[in-house]
Amino acid sequence: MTPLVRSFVSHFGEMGSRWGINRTVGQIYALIYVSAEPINADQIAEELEFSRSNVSMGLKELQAWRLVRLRHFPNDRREYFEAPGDAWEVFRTLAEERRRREIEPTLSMLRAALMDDAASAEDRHAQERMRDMHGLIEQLTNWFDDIQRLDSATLSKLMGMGSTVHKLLDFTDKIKRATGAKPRT
Amino acid sequence: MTPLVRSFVSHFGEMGSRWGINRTVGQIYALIYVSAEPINADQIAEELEFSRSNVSMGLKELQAWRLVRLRHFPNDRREYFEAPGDAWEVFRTLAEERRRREIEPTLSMLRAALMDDAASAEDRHAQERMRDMHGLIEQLTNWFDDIQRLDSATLSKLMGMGSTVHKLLDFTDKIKRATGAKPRT
DNA sequence: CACAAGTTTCAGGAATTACTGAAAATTGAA
DNA sequence: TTCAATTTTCAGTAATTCCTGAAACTTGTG
Repeated sequence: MTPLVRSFVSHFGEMGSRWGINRTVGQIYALIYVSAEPINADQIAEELEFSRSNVSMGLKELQAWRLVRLRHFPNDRREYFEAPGDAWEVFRTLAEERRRREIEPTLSMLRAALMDDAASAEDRHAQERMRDMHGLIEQLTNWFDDIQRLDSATLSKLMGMGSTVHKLLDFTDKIKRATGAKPRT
Repeated sequence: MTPLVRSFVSHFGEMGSRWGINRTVGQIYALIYVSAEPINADQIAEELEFSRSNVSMGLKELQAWRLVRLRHFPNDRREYFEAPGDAWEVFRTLAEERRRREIEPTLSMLRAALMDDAASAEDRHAQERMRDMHGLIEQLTNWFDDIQRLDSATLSKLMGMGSTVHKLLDFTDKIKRATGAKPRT
């Protein structure tokens, strides 16, 4: 491994814990990500000096995250791995998985808690707070869904507009008002 | 603690590890979040049956995350804690902190790696991949900055529009083309 | 200043999570 | 079906992270 690749790989190892994956998994992903060609588990184990079984587990986790893809070559039974190249696709995948793992369970819990009837004033206050939290999370995730449905090109445009988006909003308000349409609330 | 509050608190404990904080810290936050009044460290320790020192460490971490706020009452030397009530503010804070801790370090590493000159073809390919990653992260974080600068009301409108935002983009394109302005690329 | 209330630090033990090697399972080819 | 190549599982150990109690520190008050 060249020093350049080595530093990239070890950074992912160190950050892994902050990102909710472990050191090994982070390094494996980094190595696959920068490799020009798909690589197999033995190559990974050798490069990173991990046990073969550790690599196997790490790859399983990366597949569960849908961050790596399996490839086969003719006359070679070994499994090779590559990381999808489209950065947007990776981002989308990551966002979806994090949502599924980190947000949905909380939404369910909140929904259940809001169904209970609160006997005490304490409980009523707690439910009020939970309602706030639930509302925000739902608003955010719905928006995110909408955004995700946009194709990469549109998304790029939208992002390119940045904060000037509020000018656009004002503008459409004016048009609607001028044409007698019901204004946004 | 009522069953309602208990279930909320323990959910935050369980999710804590997925969110990059530990069980204790998650539970402490949850308890402060739903409390009608600010509470002090001893009350937290008693409710959650944690050692006083554990609570102290947890509170320190929550303060580092800017998720809790310190309050004092007259004739009482103890420190009381409350969680900001505006859900949007909480979201903003969380996003800023995560960015600082989880994204900025990676951006720095990538920038440094892209400055190195790549000797081998392998390194050149790796740099290409890193450039992709860097570009995406920067685009996302810049956009996020822009969005965060919007006030809550505008943000709400934007989110309310959801995916119809692309219609708006098409529409402005048409106007610009009709008026002879240079179209967006 | 002396003291008491309150908070933080920290070394060591407890609990959790990660990693390994050996053995089992799977897979494709003969 | 048998065999060899490859991958996965799993029990035990290593490493890390978490939590506690005791001691040290800080702060406001008489």
